Amino acid sequence: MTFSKDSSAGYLVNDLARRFAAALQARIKPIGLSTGVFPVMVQLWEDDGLTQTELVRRIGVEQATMANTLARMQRDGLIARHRSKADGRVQEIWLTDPGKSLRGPAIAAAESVNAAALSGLSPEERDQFLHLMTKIIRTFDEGDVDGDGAGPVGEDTRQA
Amino acid sequence: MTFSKDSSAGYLVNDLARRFAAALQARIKPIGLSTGVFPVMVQLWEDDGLTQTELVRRIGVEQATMANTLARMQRDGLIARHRSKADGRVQEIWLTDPGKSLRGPAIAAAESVNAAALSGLSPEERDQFLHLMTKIIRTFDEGDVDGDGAGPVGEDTRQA
DNA sequence: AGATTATAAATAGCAAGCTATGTATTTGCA
DNA sequence: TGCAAATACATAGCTTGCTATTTATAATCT
Repeated sequence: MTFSKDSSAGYLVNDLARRFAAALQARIKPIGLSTGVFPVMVQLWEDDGLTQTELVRRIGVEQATMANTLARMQRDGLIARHRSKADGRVQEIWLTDPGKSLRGPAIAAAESVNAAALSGLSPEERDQFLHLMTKIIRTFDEGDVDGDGAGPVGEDTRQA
Repeated sequence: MTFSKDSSAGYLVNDLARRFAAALQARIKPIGLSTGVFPVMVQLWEDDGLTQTELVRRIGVEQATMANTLARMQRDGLIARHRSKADGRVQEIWLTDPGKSLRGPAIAAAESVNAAALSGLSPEERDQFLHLMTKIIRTFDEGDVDGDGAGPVGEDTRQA
């Protein structure tokens, strides 16, 4: 019985993720960004002034991870945080001018990584690849993968 | 110009990797393993007594990462390290008896994660998915992705 | 043989993910 | 109205990855 890493989906996905991250890092580090920060910037370029909770919801990372990432972003002058007047618990996240200015080159960097990584595939294969990943993510979302064997049968761990 | 995360290969791969890791972690944590340790154990179950350098080569992680992972594994009683008689710089890594005993359940856990994650795909789609990932990894290995634009000479960094 | 170079591993320090817990503020209900 | 529950965020502490540097041992080259 041999567990071959080369035919294990989890192994390959992890390997690929590290490679994508390294390639992106190499291209955005020179402009002052990093992989953890990147998806947050993408959301803020789209909708500036979001709250931490909304960023967590959109990006799918844990709240504590987001809090730490935002702290580094503030330290590095990418964002400013302001308490909401309406709700004293809420922090509104606003891009600084330097943060705003990185949009063009950063997105170009990400697109060039994607293009280079998929350059060995035909257009049909690229579509397939994206489609298959989306499908697998949907399987995870249905809750059939997590836990140690017990699916969400009697228990619905979702919230309204 | 909108950078959509749902059609970015890098974004999806990263998302998937975190989901696979979480699912595996949930299943192997009860038996005392973790995601970083898992690939090292797989290699040692295959060939006990490997050196750190050889583990680094096989797993593709940085030497410093491996050194730290091995330190935790030793702390947790999974392995023992012995200086090589032949070469005083070398550490041989040997599984402890408890480490050896985890092979069956650990591999079963990993296979069950893979099966569950891919359960929404047809057998053909599963093959395609593995095949496409392997192909993309090969592209990375050819060096056309890394760096910040400078590929191996005759590069073609055009984007989609 | 002795100095230089190469190699194996360890250490320091950071990023980015996680769980668990703490703190402040707001909501909701008795 | 006032207190309990819920919510938003921060903090502590861990793993797993990275780069850069240090330490110890071997190998090589005059």
